Amino acid sequence: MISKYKTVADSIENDIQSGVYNDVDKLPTEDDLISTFQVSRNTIRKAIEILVKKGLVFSIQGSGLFVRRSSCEGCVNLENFHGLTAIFKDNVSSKVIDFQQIPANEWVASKLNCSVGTPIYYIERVRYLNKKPYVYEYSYYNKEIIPYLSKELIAGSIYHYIQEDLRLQIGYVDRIIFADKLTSKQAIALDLNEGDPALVTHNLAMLKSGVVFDYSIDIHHYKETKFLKLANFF
Amino acid sequence: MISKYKTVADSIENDIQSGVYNDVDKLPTEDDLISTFQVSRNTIRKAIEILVKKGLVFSIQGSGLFVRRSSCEGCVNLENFHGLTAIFKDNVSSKVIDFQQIPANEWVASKLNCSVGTPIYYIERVRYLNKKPYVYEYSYYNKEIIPYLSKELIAGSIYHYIQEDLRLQIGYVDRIIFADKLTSKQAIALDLNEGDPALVTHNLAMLKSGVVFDYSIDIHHYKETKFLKLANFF
DNA sequence: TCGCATTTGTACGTATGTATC
DNA sequence: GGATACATACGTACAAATGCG
Repeated sequence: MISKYKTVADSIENDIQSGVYNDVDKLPTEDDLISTFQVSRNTIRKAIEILVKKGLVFSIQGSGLFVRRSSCEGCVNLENFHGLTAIFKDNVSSKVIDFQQIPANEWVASKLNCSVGTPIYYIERVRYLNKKPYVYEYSYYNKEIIPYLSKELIAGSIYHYIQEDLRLQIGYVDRIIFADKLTSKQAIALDLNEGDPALVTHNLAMLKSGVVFDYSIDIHHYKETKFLKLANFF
Repeated sequence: MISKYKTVADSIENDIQSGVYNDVDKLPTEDDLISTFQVSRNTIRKAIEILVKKGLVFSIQGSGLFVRRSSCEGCVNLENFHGLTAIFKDNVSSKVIDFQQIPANEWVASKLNCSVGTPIYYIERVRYLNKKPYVYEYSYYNKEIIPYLSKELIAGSIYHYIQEDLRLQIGYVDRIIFADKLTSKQAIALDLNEGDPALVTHNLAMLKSGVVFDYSIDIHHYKETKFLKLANFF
């Protein structure tokens, strides 16, 4: 089931990315888009809303809809962050440091909102972007939600596997972002020095039903990682 | 001009914050809210949408609307970040390190999207939360947009002044987030050591018309600052 | 300065689809 | 399977901001 407004949003986004509006920065009016796509005004407005949320466009009442140019080279846009491979594709590779099945202890259980003893996949891996170390990652997956993971699967994109193969719908991700010092093990893996800065995120991922399936800690290479957050006031 | 959906959103948010739904976590259905607030379904849905964007609630088709509990103590929610004082109120204080009016050089002009030589307010200040150093801040304001700033004003909340006194509508903020090492001057001001980590943001603030009025660099105390990013997939 | 056309924003109504319970 | 509840999609009318003559 694919909705009209998503189709329209994708189509407009595609036009923006391929440079259709590069000269003018101004998109067609809502009425124009209505006749182009042959849908109602609400549907057009809902599509535009998605693009606004993604930080691709902004609108001015009485004036029009404009391209929002703010991309920062190599930045990760927090608004549509669906995992590393979704953005960087084939440039991402991974090295698995540790992979085992463990029972949830108190701490993991509190994070994953499950009972102590629940079977958990624990994964520790280093991920590379263009062969350069990018992030050191510790993940805990609830096996009751994600019943099977293998060393081959986790060498690639776990999120892709969850969405495309398991057909589960990811709904929400809570992400806490801060800076910290690298431990010696992390420093070696990232080709930095112990005590150097790290951009750290703690991530809690939920399905659309609100069920928590993943808790992970990402230790980012501070020279390689920049996040982009495009905020709209209202 | 205050819209109905914002009024409804504020009212529901208020109820959530004051713990009305603490027992159940489940909010009234759309139909209930329609009869409570005596507005149309679209208006209710638009209000809910705001709360979803703020990360306060999430909805499950066929089931209902639920409170999203994910607040992290002392975290700054990137979704509704309108400046430090807006969140922490009277617990914020500032020390002005430098304040002067300068003509824009090439670099500033490129950031503020103005011509070289445009009068600029340059401000350097340390901001404290509960008397503890929180962030070292460098700001550049376009004087053509913000015509007057004084040492007294910048000791408080500049954003509050812009919105309440100048009656300008802030529209968008682009924020680049990364980690870096502290310089010795920053370290002294933040009561840390040179080379310690810092959570850094580069911020570009625009009015609703898209006009850039502020570029600032925030060097956050890495032990005190945590950002919270609540993402919704769609 | 004023007025009008254009364009987006708000608000209402209705019908139908789809997921949950 | 039926009732409930949210999601999508169509329509209309008027308000508010912008831009041009």
